[in-house]
Amino acid sequence: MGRWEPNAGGRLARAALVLSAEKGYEATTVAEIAAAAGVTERTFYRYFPDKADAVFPDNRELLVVLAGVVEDASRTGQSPLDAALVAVHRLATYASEEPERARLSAMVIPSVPALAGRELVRQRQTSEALSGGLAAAGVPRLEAQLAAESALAVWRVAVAEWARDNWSQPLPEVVTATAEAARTLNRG
Amino acid sequence: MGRWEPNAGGRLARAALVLSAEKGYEATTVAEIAAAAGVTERTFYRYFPDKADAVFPDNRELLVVLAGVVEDASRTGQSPLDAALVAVHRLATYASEEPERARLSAMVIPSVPALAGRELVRQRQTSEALSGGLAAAGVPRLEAQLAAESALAVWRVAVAEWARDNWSQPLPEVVTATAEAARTLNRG
DNA sequence: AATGTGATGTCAGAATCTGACATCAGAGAG
DNA sequence: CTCTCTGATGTCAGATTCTGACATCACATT
Repeated sequence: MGRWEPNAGGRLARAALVLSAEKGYEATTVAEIAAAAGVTERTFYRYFPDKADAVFPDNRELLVVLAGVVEDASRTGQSPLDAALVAVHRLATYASEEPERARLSAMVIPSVPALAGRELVRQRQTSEALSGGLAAAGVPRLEAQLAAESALAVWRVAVAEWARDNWSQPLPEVVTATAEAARTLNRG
Repeated sequence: MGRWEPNAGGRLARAALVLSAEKGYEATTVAEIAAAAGVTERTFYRYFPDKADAVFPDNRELLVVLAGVVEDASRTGQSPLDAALVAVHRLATYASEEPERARLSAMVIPSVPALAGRELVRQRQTSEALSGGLAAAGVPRLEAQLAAESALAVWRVAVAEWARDNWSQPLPEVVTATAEAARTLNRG
């Protein structure tokens, strides 16, 4: 055993999300989060570059996975847009694996501008991962970017629909339905 | 004449952008911006809720205009997506009216996470304005949201292309070309 | 047993942002 | 013309975020 309780980063992330849900993100200070996790404020900043990052799970691995998914889908002959939508569906499945966390995040993030901005930056990284995967499968750059952005557009609308429904339906199903609606829109 | 130079807000906004372009946004302190504008730091915060807002022009009026544009376009019988693209083209025209400011913003914003987040929040507001305009013209909500998000996807890709080209071509033309590419993508 | 390493603590400080109160030129009331 | 009020700005204090520099000490290595 170490000199301190292990998994300080995990305790900090959990404390950040729980406290933010309880009393609001902005009303929660880093000092409180650190105290709840049993460390000092300085240690918090050794695990997270800033306060917002504590409520966002690190998803760099996920981006790599998604890039691979979209690349494979594209190689099987699906259109760039369909391939990107496969990856978005995978993203929904991933989010569904921790439904409680997803729901908490969905409730906390939109009401806080700083977090909303961070979330959108993350979406942009996702977009880049998707277009990168398509490009790796040989799709021309412009086409790849458009497909990725269009798929993310479906994602945003789907998440909004999901919230409108008080998060009652499974997110992957909402994504599938929204993607179908988008297809109809583009054909009509 | 008042007791102080008039247009303190304008001087602050200009100073914020110029200083950020010169030495970087994060390296520019609010105290410096205020000093350059000839006011105190406290006065800065009377004009802008935070530092990031000083480099973003207030565009609430523009959003209203765009909603009107898309509503009119929709009423003339254009498809929701085409109507939304008309509004995006208008947005490009608007940005072109102050090309130097647009270029400065394009150079400063993407490299600063805090500003990038703010920019994306603004895009979401634009998306809501567009889908609102479509809804006002009788387009069903889901369809309106998808059209708005798809049009904004075109906008994002177009701005990226514009930057890739070192901002040499007029933005409205880049938007038109990108929209055409998107149409081809959806048909193919 | 000596030494090194790494996670954490401690301390100081810059920068952002907010609340409370003071100041004073000019506008309007009388 | 004088009085008063208003509104923009200044002044001051303080909470909070975030960073750099150095100290500590259980555990691992040798």
